[in-house]
Amino acid sequence: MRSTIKDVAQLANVSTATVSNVHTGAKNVSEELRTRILWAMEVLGYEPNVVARSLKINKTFRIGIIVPDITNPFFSEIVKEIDTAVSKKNYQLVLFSSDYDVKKEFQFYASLVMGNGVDGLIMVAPRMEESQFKLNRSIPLLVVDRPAFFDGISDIAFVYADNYAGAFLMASLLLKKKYKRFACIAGPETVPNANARYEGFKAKLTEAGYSSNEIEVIRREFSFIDGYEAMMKLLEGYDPAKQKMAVFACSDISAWGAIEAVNSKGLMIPEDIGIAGYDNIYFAKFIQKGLTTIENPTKDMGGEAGELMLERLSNNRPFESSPVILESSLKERETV
Amino acid sequence: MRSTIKDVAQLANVSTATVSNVHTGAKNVSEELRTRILWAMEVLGYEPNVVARSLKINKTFRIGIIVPDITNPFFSEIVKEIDTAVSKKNYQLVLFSSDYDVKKEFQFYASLVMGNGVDGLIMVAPRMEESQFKLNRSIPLLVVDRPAFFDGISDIAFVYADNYAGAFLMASLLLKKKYKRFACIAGPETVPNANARYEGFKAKLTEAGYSSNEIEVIRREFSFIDGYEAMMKLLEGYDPAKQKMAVFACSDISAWGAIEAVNSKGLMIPEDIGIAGYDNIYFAKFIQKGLTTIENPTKDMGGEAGELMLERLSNNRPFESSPVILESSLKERETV
DNA sequence: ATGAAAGCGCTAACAC
DNA sequence: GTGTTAGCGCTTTCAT
Repeated sequence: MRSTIKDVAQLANVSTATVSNVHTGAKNVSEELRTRILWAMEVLGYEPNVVARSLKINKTFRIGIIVPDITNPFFSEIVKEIDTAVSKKNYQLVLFSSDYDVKKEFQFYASLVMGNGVDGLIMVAPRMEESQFKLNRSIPLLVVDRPAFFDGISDIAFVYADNYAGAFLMASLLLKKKYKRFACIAGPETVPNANARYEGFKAKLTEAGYSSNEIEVIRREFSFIDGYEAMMKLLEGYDPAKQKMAVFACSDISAWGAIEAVNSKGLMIPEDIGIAGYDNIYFAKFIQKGLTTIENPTKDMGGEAGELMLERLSNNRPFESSPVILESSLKERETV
Repeated sequence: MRSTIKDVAQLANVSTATVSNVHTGAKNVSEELRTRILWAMEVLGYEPNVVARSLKINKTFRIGIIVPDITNPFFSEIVKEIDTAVSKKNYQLVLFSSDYDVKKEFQFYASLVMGNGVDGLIMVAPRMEESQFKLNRSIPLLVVDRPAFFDGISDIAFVYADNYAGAFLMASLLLKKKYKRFACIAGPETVPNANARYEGFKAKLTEAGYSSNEIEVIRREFSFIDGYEAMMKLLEGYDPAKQKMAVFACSDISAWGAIEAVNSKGLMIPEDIGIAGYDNIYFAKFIQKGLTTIENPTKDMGGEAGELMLERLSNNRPFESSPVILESSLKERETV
């Protein structure tokens, strides 16, 4: 059986309060008792029970984090940054992978938000409807990589990048490169940022005189295989000699899939077709000699998110800040 | 303030024991009381406090997991599999990324293993010395992707693949393909499986008549950039016309880096040089039209690990099983 | 079937 | 500076 604070107190001939004081440092303890207590702890191999402590002080030093898919480099990079930030203050991360499933996502969210298993919750690129965020909550909620929404929801914060602007930038580049035909492999309509990217892309093109229905759009999941399949469809009857096409895949992972599809057809990039991505994941610079993409500031998002949550948890005052909106920028490489 | 079991009991005019019984289902409760209690819960928005519950029943339904780097696809794939397995029984994963740092790894391990924050601990590809595992432990430990060691350590289990055999397989293929010159970009010497791969590779080559010092070896971290740099070094003064080389990079991620190095020099794969990897990460089939590699059974390892831990936690009897050793197989593709 | 009450291991008033 | 003790919110034995 593991030894408790009582055992230590008994062996050291002191009260449990004094034992508690030596490892919380809440009060001063005389040198004599301190050494005796330390000795007793050593002898008994005592480690404080964190569960009991949590119950008493009503704090777990744990933060929940929900991501759509931990194997997606974009998300794992964010998780890593957040982890780095919060572990400096000894917070732990409880990880949930929702598998892009809104139902699961909501389940995790609901169970975390009501119980007291964690001190705070971070949701990365959540897909739930806005109304679902209205659950009565006892812990702060931080939403990363999704535009802010305001509905009288309290103790909520947002960190995200301007995806509309990012996609706008990409369209500008494509125009500059003299492309005349455009396609967009967009993300699911349930993902706000997927829409922002598509809209930003369309906006620039419209500004340049193209009409909406001139832009082919295929909506798929943000995944390698979906990018591949979407591109295969786009390539049906495609003849680069007639009219060269630029396709904007709205995530690097689907751009990568798209590139493989093009390669499998024996077409050259960018000679026969241009491909652009979005996110600038770590691997992007190695895909097809360098994928042209938009820098989605992963590190900044993760870092900001971690710091924000830490701050919220230490001063213990509900979030009130305005959303943190980060800049996106163009990473021009070889695929366009 | 959040409502407690007491509030519910009061409102429903019953004892706390009865309230407890309705959501644990430990005892039967009459239909009348049950409905009244359910109603009271509803009214108060009651959610049981999981921390208090944990303290009482001495169980957290949480499993700690320590990986070297969550952004490495190999590890994130394992984490995902484990998560899938354990979440079926409502266990949560507390994630730690050690950053390939043995000190950090040991810290996490020590703090988890002594306290009661988690019911069990899974370590993926740990780098600690065997002696460090001898800490007095109150929870079961499961080591994944590292060969078993036996030192009278109790309540420990192992799930891993035979890396020696895998690397042996790769050497056989390279021999069959008529390569005459061999190099190995091996992992750190502190990683048992890195050594197993190098040894297995060497063993087959030795068997075929090559001597140890004919095999160039560079030891680096398992990362993209390390693979890149190692290959750059290997390429100094390299002339494919004289003698074509096969290089076995001991992880897909470093093989990928190596490939980029080769590409940057304008050499052709596999015409000018052969490159092989190890792990068969998801992306492997898309690297350079398909990276020839060894299937490291990620899914099986993750699944087995999850199930094993679940079983251990439910029957509550210390691990005693012999190590689970999985098969590796060759994935022959285009780079060799 | 239901309730009273002890107690999981700890912290923090409060008293000395 | 040190000890006593109530109590965090829950489960569970033991009466009834």
